[in-house]
This record gives sequence, structure tokens and C-alpha cells, in this order.
Amino acid sequence: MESSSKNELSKVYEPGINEPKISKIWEDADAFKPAGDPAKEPFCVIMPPPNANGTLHAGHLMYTIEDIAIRQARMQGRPTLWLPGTDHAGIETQYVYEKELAKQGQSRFDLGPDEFYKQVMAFTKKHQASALSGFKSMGFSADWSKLKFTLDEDIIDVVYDVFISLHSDGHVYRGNRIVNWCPRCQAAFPDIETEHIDRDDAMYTLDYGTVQIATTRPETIFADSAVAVNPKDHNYELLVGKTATIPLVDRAIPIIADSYVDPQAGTGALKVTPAHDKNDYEIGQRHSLPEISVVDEEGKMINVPQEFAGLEVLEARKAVVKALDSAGKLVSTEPLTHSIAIHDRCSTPIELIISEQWFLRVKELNQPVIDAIEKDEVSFYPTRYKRNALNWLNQEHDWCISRPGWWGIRIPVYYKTSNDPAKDAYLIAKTEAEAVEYYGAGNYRTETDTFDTWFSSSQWPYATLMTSGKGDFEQFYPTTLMATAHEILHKWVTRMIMFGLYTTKQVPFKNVYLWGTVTDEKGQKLSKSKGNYEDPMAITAEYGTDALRMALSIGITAGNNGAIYNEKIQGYRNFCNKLWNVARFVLAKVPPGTDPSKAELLSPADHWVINKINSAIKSVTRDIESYHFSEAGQTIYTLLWNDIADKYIEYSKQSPNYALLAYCLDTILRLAHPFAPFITEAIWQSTMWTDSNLISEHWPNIIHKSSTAQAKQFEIEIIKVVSANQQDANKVEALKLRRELAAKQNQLKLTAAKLNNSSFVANAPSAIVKAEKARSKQAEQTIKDLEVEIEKLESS
RNA sequence: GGGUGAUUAGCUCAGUUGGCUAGAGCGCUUCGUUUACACCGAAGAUGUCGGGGGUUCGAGUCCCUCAUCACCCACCA
Repeated sequence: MESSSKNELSKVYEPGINEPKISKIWEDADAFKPAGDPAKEPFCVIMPPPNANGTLHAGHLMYTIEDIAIRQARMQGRPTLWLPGTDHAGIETQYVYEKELAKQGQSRFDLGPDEFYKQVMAFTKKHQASALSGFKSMGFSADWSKLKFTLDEDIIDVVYDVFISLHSDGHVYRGNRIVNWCPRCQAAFPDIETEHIDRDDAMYTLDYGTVQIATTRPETIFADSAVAVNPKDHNYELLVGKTATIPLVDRAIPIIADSYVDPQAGTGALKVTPAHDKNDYEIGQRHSLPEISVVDEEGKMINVPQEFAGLEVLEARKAVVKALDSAGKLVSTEPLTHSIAIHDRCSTPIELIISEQWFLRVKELNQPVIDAIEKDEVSFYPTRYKRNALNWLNQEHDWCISRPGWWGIRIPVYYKTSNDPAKDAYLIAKTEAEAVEYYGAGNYRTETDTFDTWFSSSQWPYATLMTSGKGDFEQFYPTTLMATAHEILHKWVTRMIMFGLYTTKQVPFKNVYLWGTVTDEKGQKLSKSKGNYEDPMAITAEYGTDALRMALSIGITAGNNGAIYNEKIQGYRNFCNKLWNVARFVLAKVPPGTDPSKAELLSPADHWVINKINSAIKSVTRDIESYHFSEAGQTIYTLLWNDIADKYIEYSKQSPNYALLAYCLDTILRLAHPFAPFITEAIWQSTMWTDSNLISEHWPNIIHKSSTAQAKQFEIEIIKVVSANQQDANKVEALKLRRELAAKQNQLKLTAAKLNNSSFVANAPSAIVKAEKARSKQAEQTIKDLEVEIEKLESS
């Protein structure tokens, strides 16, 4: 740091001044690039690509978890790559940009596909830049030079190759199927991209002549192909094989038997509308019923009597009900609250229609995924998501992968045109030239649909590493850790495993860490629309990025929601300041030329603090390696504040061991660096015993052995030391020691009771019994020591 | 309808294969301090670990059951 010479730190840590300087030091040193010892196991994280259509949200802050893992691995000397990227987010981005256009009274149709694509690209690049600068200011040490985007040409090429291969292996098909259709987006979506909301509607009972039919969708009666009843339903058994009559149009339809029908539901007779209901579609398939569409892609009525044609679904419902009523065919109307499907991005009610789309047959492709997960070739944190993933994989339906968007990766298909467009053969080719080369000259039209954005992003781990630089794939695939939000386990994580296994024969990551939702103190999800989401930049400006990072990683555990609020962040700001001041104290006292690695243990206090540090090194190392970030952070917090600051430094004021003091600071900086990279690096830059950058320094090892007996001795001494400045010090101490004594006596009683319990001695593992005996002996000794101490104090 | 999670101090939450006297931060009470730090220190109060049952020498931790809340999937004639 240029402004202050080494060894002199300002009184209060100022994140706003330090953070940009530290970022620059890392950048200049190229510290985020993979380095490390090639003999060691590589560590690689592929960053979940944020959607490049808006500013960062609270979930993105959780990437802190990945940075902690990455920074530890880097310090452990492993070749370490955190590969960043962004996602074009297909339909979603298109929707966001169309809203922008609408503000200026325009629609995408005013621009046309090419101009629209150009504008959305510019829009996306703008947001990408702001997302990246947000990530950088969070201290995320990803290798930004390798940044990938889902619309990069080389990525698209990988996606195309995989599609072509899937097609030739028979996993891809094109067909007319019933799909969830969003009339607003004019696109089909799989179930997983729909949500359900409750709506107040009505249940109408209609007169079909021979039977009565209950329905919530009277406007679809014109699409009925049959009436179905349960074959075991005696009320209707005589009617099977006869006909019912659709009111208003007086069309006769067969009455069929199908065991799907629930005799208890509605009237027990079901109108079968294969073109607009999933279950009816299945029934229709079983009985070869005609599929009559009455709702088109814009959500308007077609193939219906003139008076209803062109109406929107809900208007049509009103009109049909009115007509039924005046025709005397409406038996009853009852209010009903039921849930309806909406598109999760734009909240438009979903229509079920039959549409020609591209599908991926998932059953076969999922089987290797199920096997791999069952064999624990990938570990889930928390483990319960293993079962969750398996449940989903076992029941996933074929995945509709085509979207009629203008913003995305065009499906690499051409149609050789003929006189009848319905008969045009489709041909798989990346470009028209390729199509001509393979299939001969002719008139070609291109497929206009694009891939579902998850189709490309689910290939992210290998697609990025194959294109990020020479040797990256060989060195870093399969990757070490995939950490992302739990709500995209099905949409993304399981599909990445599926594509990974299909394309590379390997699970693309060894560990999956799923975080929960970031909430406020009341458990409400943080969101701008709810007004409880503060711009992280404002938080970091006030409290420092390190404080925010600690608030995000401590007290929040895998799979659970975590609350984040000002008081919590403030608490970790205080921690940072504590660390800063410990450094100020140590750096002001330690004489030049001190080498912390050559420190010697001289006093019981020295043994005590080394004892604390050694066990902290052990547990922090283990906890980060096993993704228990919260535990690791807690340990560091306690070590710095309770052990080093409150006890060892207080003791040092009387009887200093400077080299060891320096060692304490040195070690705590290393341990805390993954959590609080900025402040630890800022202090590191001011230490006089090194000129390196902390980010590239080695992870702490245990280098001093401490004596437990001496450490214990200090436990008693410390009470005297820290209260030495108090008035009535002796009295306070004696009181405190008496309390300690009572606790010890109680402990002795409990241990004695245990040891007297013959079944405990007989059944408990010998190590536990041994430990209990040792504890008992120790308690006896401590009680003696304390009694002596108290005697001394009270007599003086 | 099926599933998962949560329930631990006033609040927000830790507690990794069952094993030291159940913890932390914030808040609260009392006292103190100004050359590391009021973004501070010392001392303190607060818990039938949601209820009930079981397994075990030993349960916050494992099993069963009930309750409340949250989420996910499916269905909704």
C-alpha cells in the first residue's frame, strides 16, 4: 500500500480505500489464473452462469461459498480454476427486453428478428459487464480472462455437435404432442417451468343428453371426442358404447370406458378433450380418439361456432356459459377455487395445446444418471438432495427443447422445401452450406426455433472447459464442485449430469453443494419488488465486502435458507476491525527482523495459544474441505477474538513473545483469507516479514508442538491476567475461581457417577471410558489447584 | 394425494459418523476503560433442544407418532 509505509496501519480499517487497491494487486499479479503444483489434485469450479439480463440478485452473493473453497484450494497449492461465464437466458431475456421495448411503444415485430437479436445482444453485454464488475467487487477470484458466454461461437458449436449426436443416437425426435403453451411467449414449456396459483373459478354441470358432465372449462366442449366413465362404475355401465351429445352443436360422441376415470369426481363421467388436457390426451391415445383443437397459439378460439370464434379463452367461457344457460343445458354452477398453471417467467396462464416441437427422450439418457447417483459418483451437500434428484429423474417426462424465440441458439435444422410444407423433410446441419453439401442442392428453409436455454446451459461444464484454453478439459474435467441454488437441482444440476455422462462418460462434477434462499430477518425472500433487498454495493460501501462475505458464509448452512440483515453484517464488520487492530498491535510491537516461523514456545501462555491455533488449523482445514463453511468461519472468529485478542494479547502486554505474536497474526491471516480476502491481504501487505501476496501464500500447517499440561496451567493463570487491571481484582478472581471450582466439583460428581455405573463401564467403548477416567483425574487435579489459588487470593 | 425440511436463549442461527457441564452473534443487566480496538473490555441473566413414546451404558443427534410452519412434486371432472 503506497500511502502508508509498512508496519503502520490507520486506526480504523477503511474498506472503501483498501478494497480497490487490493483488487489491483491481485489483478497485477495475475493471481486468479490456475497455477499450483501439477502433482497435486486440481480443483475446479464452474461458476453457475448468471442470466445476463438484469442486475445481480441476492442469490449471486452466495457465490462467496465458491470463492472460499477456491481460495483455500489455491493456498493449498493445488492447480485451481474457477471458470466464470454468463447465460443468454433465452426466452427470459427476450421477455425482459420486450418489456423495455413496450415502454417505447414498440414490439419485437417492429424490429424484425435480426435487429431484435442485435439489440438484445447489446442489452445483454451491458448487463454482463455490470454483473462482472459486481462479482469482482465481491472479491471473487475467478479467472476472468477465460470468461465464457452461452452464445459464444465455440460454445454453440459444442452444443450443435451434441445435438447432432443425440439425434443420430435416436434421443431426439420431432413430433406433435400436448404441451404447456404460454400464449404470451408463444412457446411451449416443460412442467418444470410452470408454477401453480389458486384462482376462483366455477364448476359447471352440463347436460350431455344421456349423461351430465362437470367441467371447469365449458369453452372446450367443442373439442370433446368422447365421454369416459369408469368400467367398474355401475351407474354408467349400461351407457358404455352408446353416445352423448355435445350441447349447442348437438354433436354425438361415444361413451367409452377407461379406468382413469374416478367415479367419485364430478358426476363420475368425464368429457374427454384430447387436444387440451394431458390426461385426456392419454385417454385419446388409448382409444384412438380424434384430437380437435379449439384454442390456438395466441389463446384464441378456433374451430368453434361463429359466435365464439376469435374470442380469448376467458371471454369464450362466459359466452359459452351464457349460451348453454339460455339453451337450458346448464344444470348448475358452483364456485370453485382451484390451482391453475402459469408460466414461471411471465405469469401468463398456461394453455395445453397440441403443437409440433422438438423433444429429448429422457428415459434412456437418465438411466446412467440414476446409476451414477446411486453409486455415489457424485456427492450431494446436503445429502438429502440425492434422494430428491433420484425421485425427479425417475419420473421426468420427455423434455421439450425447442422454443420459438428470436434470442437463442437456433436449432441446427433445415427443411428441404417442396410443394407441401407439411411434407418437407427435416435435415440436420449446422449451416445451409453443410446442408447442401450433404443433401444436395435445393431450396432450404431454416428451422426458426431455438433451443431451450437449459439445453445449452446444461452442457456448461464440458462446453466451457473444452473451449476455455488448451489442456483445460484434460486437467480440470471432471470438476470438483458445483455449487448453486437448490431450486435448480432438477432444471439444471441433474441435466448437467445427464449431458456430462452422455457426452464425456463422466459425471461433470464430484460434489454438488446446494444453498437455500437468502432471506431477511423475518424469513422473507430478498427481492427488489418486496423492497427488502438492498443493493450489495451499498452494503459493502458501508461495512466492507469482507463483512458481507462473512455474513453470507457464517450461520448459513447447506440446503437451508439463510437470513442476512444489517446487524449481522455489522457484527462481522466489527470482527474485521478487531482483526485490523490486532494487526496494529502486533505490527507496532514486533521488532524488525522477526521471523514468525522461527518462534519458540516459552511460557504456558505460548503453549496455550499454539494449542488453540493448532486445533483451529485442523478444524478449519477439514471444515472448508468438507464444505462446512459456517463452522470454519465460527472457528476463525473465536480464535481471533476470544483466544488471540482477549487472552493472548492481554497476556502479551505483561510478558511478550514477539516472534510468537507474529506467528499468531501470520496464521490467522492465512486462515481468515478465504472468508475475508481484502482485509487479510491489506494487513499482509503491511507485515515486515514478507513481500508476497497472501492470496498466493500457502495454507497454514501445524509447525509448533504445544504441551497440554502447560496450556492447562495458563487456563488458570489467564483469569488473573485479564482481570489484573480491575479494582478488587483479587475479590473478583476469587469469586470467579469459586464458580469454576463448583463447576469442576459438579463435573467430578457426574464422571464419578458414570464410572460407578457398571453397565457404562461394560458397554461403552474403551476409549470413552478411558477419556472419562482421565477427565475425572484432571478434574481432581484442577480442584486442588483452584483451592490453592483461592486460598492465596482470599488471604492476601 | 406423495415427498422434503424446519421447530435449540428475547431475535438470527450453529451443533459433521450418538460421547467433555448444550454453543455463537445480536439484544438485555452491571461495572470498567482512553496509546491495538466504544466497530472496546470484564462480569452476568436467560434453554424440559416443539409435544409424546421408543432404542441405548449414554439421545439436541437414531426410530415411531402428533402438532405447527415452510418448500417441492403430482392432481384438481
